[in-house]
Amino acid sequence: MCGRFANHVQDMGRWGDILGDWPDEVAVSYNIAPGADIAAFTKEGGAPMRWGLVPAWSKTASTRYATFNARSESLIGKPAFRGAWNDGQRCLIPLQGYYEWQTLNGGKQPYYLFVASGEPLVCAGLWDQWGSGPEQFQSCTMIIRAASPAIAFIHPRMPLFVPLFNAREWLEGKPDSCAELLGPDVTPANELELGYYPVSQQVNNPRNEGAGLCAPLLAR
DNA sequence: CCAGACGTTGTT
DNA sequence: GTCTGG
DNA sequence: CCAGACGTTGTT
DNA sequence: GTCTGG
Repeated sequence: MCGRFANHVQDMGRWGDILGDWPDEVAVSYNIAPGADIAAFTKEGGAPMRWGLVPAWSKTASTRYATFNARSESLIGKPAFRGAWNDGQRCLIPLQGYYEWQTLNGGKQPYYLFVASGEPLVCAGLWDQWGSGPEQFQSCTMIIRAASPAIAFIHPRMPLFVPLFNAREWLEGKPDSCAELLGPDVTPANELELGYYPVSQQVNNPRNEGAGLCAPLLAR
């Protein structure tokens, strides 16, 4: 799964041409938790969205159940995600790296996962709109899948990453396009060799936004 | 039919 | 234990 | 995801 | 809004 990620991306490299401009409203952070406003990119371009999809039909502006991730295997049948899926409300969420907690006897050890190339990882997502007038906002979810074997020892789930060549189709295609990305097979997007290392428990507190959390990465 | 949930993990 | 807030 | 709260009245 | 459970 992905319940925390690091560093809104400033330099998107080749992804800049695909996704468009970074939305000014979204700040950089090394410790982004559900509920935050993150940069999501639709076919219209970049927009700030709350992380945690609030369905358009929701009576309140927040859900009491977890919608910051959507399982690729089952999202099509879920009331919370089905509307977004059927309406082609797809987005892409770039990130510099993400955190995963390894469950151990007697505790949890957080890891940071990333790609050494320095280009962003780009996760497939869905978005929805809630409310009207000044109350209105957009929100999104990150699609997750089974972890690739190399990192499964940390956690059995991982974000569904989209390769550059599938990006426009993901954003613009009909609901049944790119369906293979949701399947159980390992796709090119998930063959990416992720680097990883254990990090300090300081990352557990979502209020810690210090760049020191990513020091080993920045030192490369 | 209506009422109530609508989600993910991990643990039992 | 479970919910809300970040 | 984890951390932190978890309640009410009445007074400032 | 739409699905599941009763």
